[in-house]
Amino acid sequence: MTAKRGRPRQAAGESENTGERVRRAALELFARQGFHGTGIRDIAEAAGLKTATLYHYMGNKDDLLVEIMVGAIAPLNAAAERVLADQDDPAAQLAQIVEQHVWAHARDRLQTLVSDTEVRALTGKARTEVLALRDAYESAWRQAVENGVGRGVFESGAPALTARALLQMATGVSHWFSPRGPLKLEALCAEYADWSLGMVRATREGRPIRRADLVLPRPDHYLSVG
Amino acid sequence: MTAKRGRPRQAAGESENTGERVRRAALELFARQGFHGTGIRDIAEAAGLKTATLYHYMGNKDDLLVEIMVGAIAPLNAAAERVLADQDDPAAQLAQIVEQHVWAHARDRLQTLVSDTEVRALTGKARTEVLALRDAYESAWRQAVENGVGRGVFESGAPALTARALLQMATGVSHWFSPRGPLKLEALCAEYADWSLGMVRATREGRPIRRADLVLPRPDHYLSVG
DNA sequence: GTCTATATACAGATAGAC
DNA sequence: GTCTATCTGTATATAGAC
Repeated sequence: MTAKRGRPRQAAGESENTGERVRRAALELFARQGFHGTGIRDIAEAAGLKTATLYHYMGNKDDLLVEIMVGAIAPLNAAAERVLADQDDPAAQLAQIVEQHVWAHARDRLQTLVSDTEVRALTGKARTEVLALRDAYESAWRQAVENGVGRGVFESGAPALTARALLQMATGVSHWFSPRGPLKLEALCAEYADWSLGMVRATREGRPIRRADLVLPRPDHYLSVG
Repeated sequence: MTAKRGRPRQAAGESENTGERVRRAALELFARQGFHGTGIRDIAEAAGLKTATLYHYMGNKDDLLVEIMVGAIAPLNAAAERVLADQDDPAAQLAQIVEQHVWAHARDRLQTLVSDTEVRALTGKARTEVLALRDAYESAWRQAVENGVGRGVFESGAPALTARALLQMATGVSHWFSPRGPLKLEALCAEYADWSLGMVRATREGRPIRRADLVLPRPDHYLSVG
């Protein structure tokens, strides 16, 4: 009963949401071949339509890309802000931010992959906006690292660099993740969190802080609020 | 006296290596706009030639890309193999492999960036070969991690994943490095090595192994052999 | 070695019938 | 809402003069 849009449907047999099919086709092709490597003819064919019909469901090719990117980054950014506001312990902040990032990059693998890969294809205002979003997101990571350094639980001579390195490590997940891999997703998230704590030499009372020492909400907790 | 190619030059005043200029132009454009986002007209213009003249200096557009990629990965792969053969301590192995990777990704930033970014644009035999090279290189990283785990100095439940995460972290350098940054390149390499040792929880006699504890050749030592 | 001119295919996008 | 047909520009690549 998730009736969101009031637009009436024709009947029970209606083929379901063509717009979604277009977006899905574009996403898969952008992920596999890149934005510039994908033609609108490819998208049309994959969606089972003619190119002219495509334009009934989208503005233009660029719009598709912007939608994908903002849809990938904005929720992650919002969730990171929530973690910083809600969690106090820097180790918990960093671990949770890492885990939800890995979670999202596994669950929405193609979307995050395109988002992390095709910034070059953007121009003008869209590019500026997406870059601003990315910067804001990176700032949240840096904030978590700086909090830890400030409280003396992390060690980092250059929190901005450390944060970027952590981010790029965790982002890599979208390049290879498969649900059929050996590791359960929650376990994978925890691995990345533990690696991150190791990287920043997280220590309390002279002992390394391990992921297993922390009690955290589920990886998607702060993602599923908005 | 590095007289490699016997091809005689016309005179002292000869305008220097047009082929190099073509490759350089292609590299910069591929890095900025992506392979499919770059036309041969762009390359020709950047090299100060007409498109027809380009084909005097290259096979086709694809060849340019393959050259860039193999030229980026092959030396790194060779250098990693040398480290594994030459260094005994797993901590030294891992640190050195990380440092030379970071070194190369900073020094040859555009080439490694394109190489890490445009595999999607390859097809057929070229793709197969480049992927094989990449796999071999990743294997060297995994080998270093496994050596450490085997000797009880590293901790990793999934060396293949750990190695990949380390690799992706260090690869990120090519996305942002600038020689005008605050950190000297050697220091940056050392940072990444130290982070890596932290990630794998490198420990000897109950104490964490730090980069500063290791005595290593310069980052480019094993790169400059071949 | 460099050019002009061009072949041939394909790009993104739209007009307008149904 | 979907189509056929097509506009217009650009893509990679080559032929052949100089």
